[in-house]
Amino acid sequence: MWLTVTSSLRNLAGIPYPGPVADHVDRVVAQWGAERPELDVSPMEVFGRLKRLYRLVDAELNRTFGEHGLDAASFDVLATLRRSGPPYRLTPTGLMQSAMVTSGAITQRLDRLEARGLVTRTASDVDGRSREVTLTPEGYALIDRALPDHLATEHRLLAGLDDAQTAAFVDAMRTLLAALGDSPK
Amino acid sequence: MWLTVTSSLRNLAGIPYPGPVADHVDRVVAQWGAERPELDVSPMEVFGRLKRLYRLVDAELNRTFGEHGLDAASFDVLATLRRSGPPYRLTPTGLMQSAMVTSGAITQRLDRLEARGLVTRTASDVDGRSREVTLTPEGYALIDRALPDHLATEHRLLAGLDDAQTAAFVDAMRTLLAALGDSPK
DNA sequence: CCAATGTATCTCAGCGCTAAGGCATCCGTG
DNA sequence: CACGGATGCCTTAGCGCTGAGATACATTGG
Repeated sequence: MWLTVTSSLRNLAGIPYPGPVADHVDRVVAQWGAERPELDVSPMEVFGRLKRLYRLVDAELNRTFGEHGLDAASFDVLATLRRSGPPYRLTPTGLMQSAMVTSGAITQRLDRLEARGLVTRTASDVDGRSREVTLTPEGYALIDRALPDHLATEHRLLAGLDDAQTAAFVDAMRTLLAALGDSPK
Repeated sequence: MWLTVTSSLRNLAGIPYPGPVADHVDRVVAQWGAERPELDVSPMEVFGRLKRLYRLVDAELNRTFGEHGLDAASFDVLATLRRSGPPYRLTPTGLMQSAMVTSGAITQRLDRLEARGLVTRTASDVDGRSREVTLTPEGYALIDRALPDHLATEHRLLAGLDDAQTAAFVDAMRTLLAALGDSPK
């Protein structure tokens, strides 16, 4: 691990990555070094890879979702309801906060899931403005079937990282999320 | 650093994160632990945070782009042309590969940029199918103005990470990108 | 109790992207 | 050289999301 860390540190200091694998971001950073040598573009090492990694992972995860007739948005709603525990019921606002999308997006996601019979929407007893979104038995069965496959895909994607790398990865993201104000609830 | 790594390792082993800051993903993992205790949901520690971090960072970066009348898609095209060096000219296919979007998306991005006078599209001399997309002086001036602000935003976002954390973060992403087949060109 | 403000959800126009396909051009092979 | 497949770019329908706003209901303070 120390060898790897040392390599990346050299890279951050502006010394080209010496490893056998130069990736897209290495190329981008090298180009900027030639064109705007006075600028410190080292943050691109992080954010360039974050973007590419997110997009590639997203495509890969959607492949698994597709095998169950779902996409990431639908899976997200069903999984959020499922993991909330009995009675597998949340409000649109709760789903909105968890998914980090607008209320309009949740309305449309629920329209689609309701049309497929995977969730129901009922009026709230205690708040006339609010609705209760409940997982149907069909929705429950579907998410419980899809989840193990999804986890298998995630495990497979992480196979190339050892425990220390994974832990350091999580640690860095946890720190950045805290700085960006991400918090539970 | 070792303390932090140790904490995350304990977390990966299924022991709740003991730190003072529990984030959204900690909560998700705890819920799954209660509902599906037989499943190893530890990869969610990585991919849940990757998604949330990407979305928050993307929103933050777009704020800076917006100050220059741009969004991430437009900035990406202009920056790709700018860092390619004189004569700041690439084909739509080159831009497509760099941006990881479809050809239709590039066509539309170029329509918008061309309408604003930030790039030009001309026929290729050597290949009748191909086009040459060139940065105009206005496009050049705009990206050179926006880039320092963009880098300042990225530096600010990384302020909470020390060098070792940053290097480990980059190392993990580089490994995963290689496993996913991301390569230059 | 009322008025003012806040909250929960839905509506809808507009945006950028994808997927599929069209067209022109290039290139390798027989 | 002719032909068939590959390539480069564009077109278009459709999709999911955002942002702005509408509606209905809840809460707060006087």
